Amino acid sequence: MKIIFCGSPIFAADVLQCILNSKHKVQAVITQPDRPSGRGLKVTAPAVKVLAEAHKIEVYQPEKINTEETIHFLKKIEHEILVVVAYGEFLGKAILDFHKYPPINVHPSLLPKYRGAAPAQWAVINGEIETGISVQFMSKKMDAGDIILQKKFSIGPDETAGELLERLTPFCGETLIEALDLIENNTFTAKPQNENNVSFAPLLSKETGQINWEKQEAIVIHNLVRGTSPWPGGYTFYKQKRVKIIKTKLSTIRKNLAPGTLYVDDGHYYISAASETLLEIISLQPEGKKALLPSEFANGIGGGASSPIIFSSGGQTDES
RNA sequence: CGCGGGGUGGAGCAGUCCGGUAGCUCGUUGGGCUCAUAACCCAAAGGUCGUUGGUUCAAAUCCAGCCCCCGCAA
Repeated sequence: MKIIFCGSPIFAADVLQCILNSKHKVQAVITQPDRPSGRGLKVTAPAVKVLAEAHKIEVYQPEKINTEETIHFLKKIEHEILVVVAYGEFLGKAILDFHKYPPINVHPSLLPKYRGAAPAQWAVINGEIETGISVQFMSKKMDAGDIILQKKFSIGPDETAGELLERLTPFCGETLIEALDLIENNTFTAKPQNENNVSFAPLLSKETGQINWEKQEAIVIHNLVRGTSPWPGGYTFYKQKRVKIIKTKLSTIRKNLAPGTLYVDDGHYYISAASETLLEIISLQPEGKKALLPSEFANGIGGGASSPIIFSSGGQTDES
């Protein structure tokens, strides 16, 4: 089929790559404008743009997508279907309506669960043990379209959101292509979503990763840390400095310590959380530093033998 | 010119403000102690202080340029 592809980040680019490897033809790509990002705020092109240009595919980057101009562009390009993957903006009815087939979208969750921008992340944060991939027709409501295909995947107990998404990506591409084949052959069925089971996965903000040692038990923090990895990442504070908690491990040990206290036992490092639970720390990263092993972190603090190392949840940062 | 932290034996850091002996915790190696140990004691090895130039009798430290790493922000 002749496709126009909408998407922006790496995830979308990887899916696009799968389509490029298939028999379907990508006629054009719509992606976000180049934006200043990264250290130094250099203007950077979205991953999808880079890939499309490498394949000499026409790229369109509207500042806002829901405009007459976009519709103009779409009508100008010969195509049968619009494929949308992590574009980064809501597509209005006007954009969705006039194609030969209704636009489709691949979403890394078991819809109707985890509708929205960060499904993999929230599935992990909530400690789900399984998630999935859904290919849906797009409707005017976000991620509420009829489902063409759906596949289930388990989530590992220590898997991070980043790892999960990376693992799912090739299957997203594969499933999407299956759906395209079905549509092309007119052999698809589209099942409406059960509106009673709807849940949402809103975009993460940096505050999502803030750890509260007093209120959250070790398992909650463990899920938070891996669910927010690699971005925004779980974080806490030590002496007013932000410290990212990169990797953790669940522990069955319990110990009555002030929340946030670093505790060493048999070469393993733990931080005490709510309800006397302990969270094993595998890797952490102080502001401005590289990721460290907890032993290295403790080393630099100053021998540490005397006073306990305590992380604080609050970190009232009133600078400037 | 978005804001900021950093580069010092293998690891993590102090020392830099106020120039003058290379320091701490850990690791490594050897030895000791012990029934034994990742514990303890003793000893040793290991450093062009990111790099180039400048100031100086003297630079890890002051000045200027460059390279590299990272946090925030998006």
